[in-house]
Amino acid sequence: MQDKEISLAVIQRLPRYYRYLGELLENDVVRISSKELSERMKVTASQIRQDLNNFGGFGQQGYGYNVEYLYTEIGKILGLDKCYNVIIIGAGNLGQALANYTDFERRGFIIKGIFDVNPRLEGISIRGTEIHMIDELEEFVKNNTIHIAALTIPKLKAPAIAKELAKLGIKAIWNFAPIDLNLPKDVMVENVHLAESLMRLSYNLKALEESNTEE
Amino acid sequence: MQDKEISLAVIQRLPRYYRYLGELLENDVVRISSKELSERMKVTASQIRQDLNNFGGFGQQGYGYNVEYLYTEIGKILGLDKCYNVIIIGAGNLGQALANYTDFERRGFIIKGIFDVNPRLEGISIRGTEIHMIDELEEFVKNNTIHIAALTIPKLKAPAIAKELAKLGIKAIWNFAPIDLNLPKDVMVENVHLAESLMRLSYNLKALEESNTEE
DNA sequence: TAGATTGTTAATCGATTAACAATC
DNA sequence: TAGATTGTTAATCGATTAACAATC
Repeated sequence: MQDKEISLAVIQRLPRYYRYLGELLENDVVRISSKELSERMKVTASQIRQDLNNFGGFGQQGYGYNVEYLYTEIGKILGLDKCYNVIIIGAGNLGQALANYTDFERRGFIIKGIFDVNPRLEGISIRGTEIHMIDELEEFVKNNTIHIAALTIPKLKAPAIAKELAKLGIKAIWNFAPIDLNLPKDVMVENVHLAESLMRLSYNLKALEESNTEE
Repeated sequence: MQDKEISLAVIQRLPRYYRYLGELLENDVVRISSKELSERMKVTASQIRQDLNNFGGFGQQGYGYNVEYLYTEIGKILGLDKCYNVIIIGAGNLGQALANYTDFERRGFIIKGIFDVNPRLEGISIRGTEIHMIDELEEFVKNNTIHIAALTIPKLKAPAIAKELAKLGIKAIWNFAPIDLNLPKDVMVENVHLAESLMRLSYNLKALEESNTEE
């Protein structure tokens, strides 16, 4: 679709635009200018226009952007016009939390199966999705079209499972294990490192406290 | 401690350094050069040295860095040498998952209370931490020193609760609700937007598929 | 037409990388 | 001492912001 490589920074911001446009849409806002959106989002209007123009001209001079149209277009850019089949590896608390999160389904991410090593969980269903034993993983993936695997397993198990998933042809891994997965570069990995996020918060809290005592 | 403002990009990377150093420490590696660490982490050695030198000279020419020392120092920078008391607002799946995650405790984040609106959950304990009703929040925070509040509640409820927490003097919010909290700038907010993370993954997956069909 | 606001080019700013003198 | 590797300065690169002509 677009020519030049889109920078990581732009891609990082796209879902946030999508979220704001979704909220505007909910509030029946029909049009919005980059200036007004920039004020709401606390970014510059320039950045919004630059970002969007990576993908095409979605606005109109003198008018701004049609909220619904822009929302739909960004949705397409993010691939949200398609459905993706998801499996969750690891039916611990986090895996179950993901399985219970109905919002993902609304956006087209369909949970097809949940896998764990714990025999106690075998056969239990979460919102209609069955928990399978991990040794059924290979057959399951071969018999179903799976686009995305969410990894909510201990860090020591994650690299081996990820490697197996890659071998089975899964091209997208949503990794919650606190480790970097080294996979072929045609396998996309999106990390959610909660511990690192919490550390950033504690860094900022500490920096705040120090700046208070200094003055 | 340090003079000039540390850039956001550096702070983002610090926990990852900490994680790698922790792993090296577990593997009894005593010293490491920026070059070797850069190869493991897939960043440039220059960046590692620049990043670290924001906080001080932790290395030694001709030798490199002492792993244990550097690990400890980065821990201090991140505020991990102190303990923080945490409350979790929202005892849904995600809140319970956080409450069950023992790793946070190990790093000094102590969960002191969990709050919810659901009367069915009243009095139930998760790993020894009691679930309270949300109307007890104010008194609880006044009677306990709470440093961090994790918000795992629906997006519509998040802004009001966050505002209340700020008013009660809590200076750090770990926000899992898919909304931006507008709080006084002396309140630190760290967002974990899972839906946005998943969208980035689907963007990358889509981009990958398109690049495959093009060639 | 006049006003508004985009799309886009140019200028600025900041972050990353390269280079190397200092020094262990 | 010679070799290695840091800490730090300088060069490069990329991302952000500003400006404005195009145009609705």
